[in-house]
Amino acid sequence: MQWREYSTSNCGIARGLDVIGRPWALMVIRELFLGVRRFDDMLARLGASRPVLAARLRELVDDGIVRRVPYREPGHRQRHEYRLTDKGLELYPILTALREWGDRHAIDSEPSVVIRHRDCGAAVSTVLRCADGHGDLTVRDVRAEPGPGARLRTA
Amino acid sequence: MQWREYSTSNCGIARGLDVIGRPWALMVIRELFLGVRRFDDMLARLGASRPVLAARLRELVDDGIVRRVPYREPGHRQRHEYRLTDKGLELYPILTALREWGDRHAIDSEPSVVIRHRDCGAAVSTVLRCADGHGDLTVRDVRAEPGPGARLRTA
DNA sequence: CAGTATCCGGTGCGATACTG
DNA sequence: CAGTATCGCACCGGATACTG
Repeated sequence: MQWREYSTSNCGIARGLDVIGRPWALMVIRELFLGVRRFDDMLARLGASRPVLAARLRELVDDGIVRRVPYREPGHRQRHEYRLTDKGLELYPILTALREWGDRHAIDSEPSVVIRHRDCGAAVSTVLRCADGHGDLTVRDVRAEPGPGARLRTA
Repeated sequence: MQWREYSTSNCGIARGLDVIGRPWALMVIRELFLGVRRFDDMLARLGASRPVLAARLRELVDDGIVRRVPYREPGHRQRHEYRLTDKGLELYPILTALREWGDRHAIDSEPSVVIRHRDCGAAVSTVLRCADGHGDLTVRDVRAEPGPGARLRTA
């Protein structure tokens, strides 16, 4: 397959990175998956600056990844916490695959977080599977081809 | 689970992003997975500037994701092409999960690339699976807990 | 506690030109 | 074809201070 004359403009990877590829974005999303929902809690764990965290959260809300949810603790005035939308929850495989790779190749010690099946406690991982159920695939078992939305390069 | 007092320094996601989180890095890796291996071919498809592409490739080589492979075409002098190392090939689930999400949520048209099982031609996707084989899981079926390398926050 | 406003410094990036 | 060298700008991000 030669890709030279195909456009890369409507690539899901590129467009996905427009949304979650900014600095701190995936870190914020990781926090939300871990259940950290308050601004100052994220701030302390992330180490990002206030304006940057605020900007990322606002962008993620604009992109439909995160929603602001009002809440009120007794004796305090109303505040907001942040939660993932369904669209945001679907980012989980990306996070998991990235964590898996990073734990294996990019950290020196043991993993700091493990993901387990809620029911049985066994470790959870991401696998490649074909729609016909042919077990676990590796990159060598697959091929890429132009999809229905493929466009030719104009320039 | 409360994560407030746990450190985020040895997180696989954070450390993984140190390597593949830079602008253009995943785009370069996408090209390599598609089989685009020559500098100027990537340059034309990516739209990045020469210095940036050169810098990313050098960093990816330094990080063990990419290797430079010498080749010679008849009548030309020796040149180099770029290929993924095994460590780089293991990034495939991340790319696939990101493509899946981006194709579903971040592009307007149909997907520009589809991934198929080489043997049967069926579509390939990433799924979450527990080590005990309990089928496909969603984020609601899993829980995160501190791993063996978890550290308490010092500050 | 949860942000916003402002300023300022570094640097990453593209444009361009040059070299093997 | 495959880079490297140089330059200048834009922008991003941290620090700080202020507000609801």
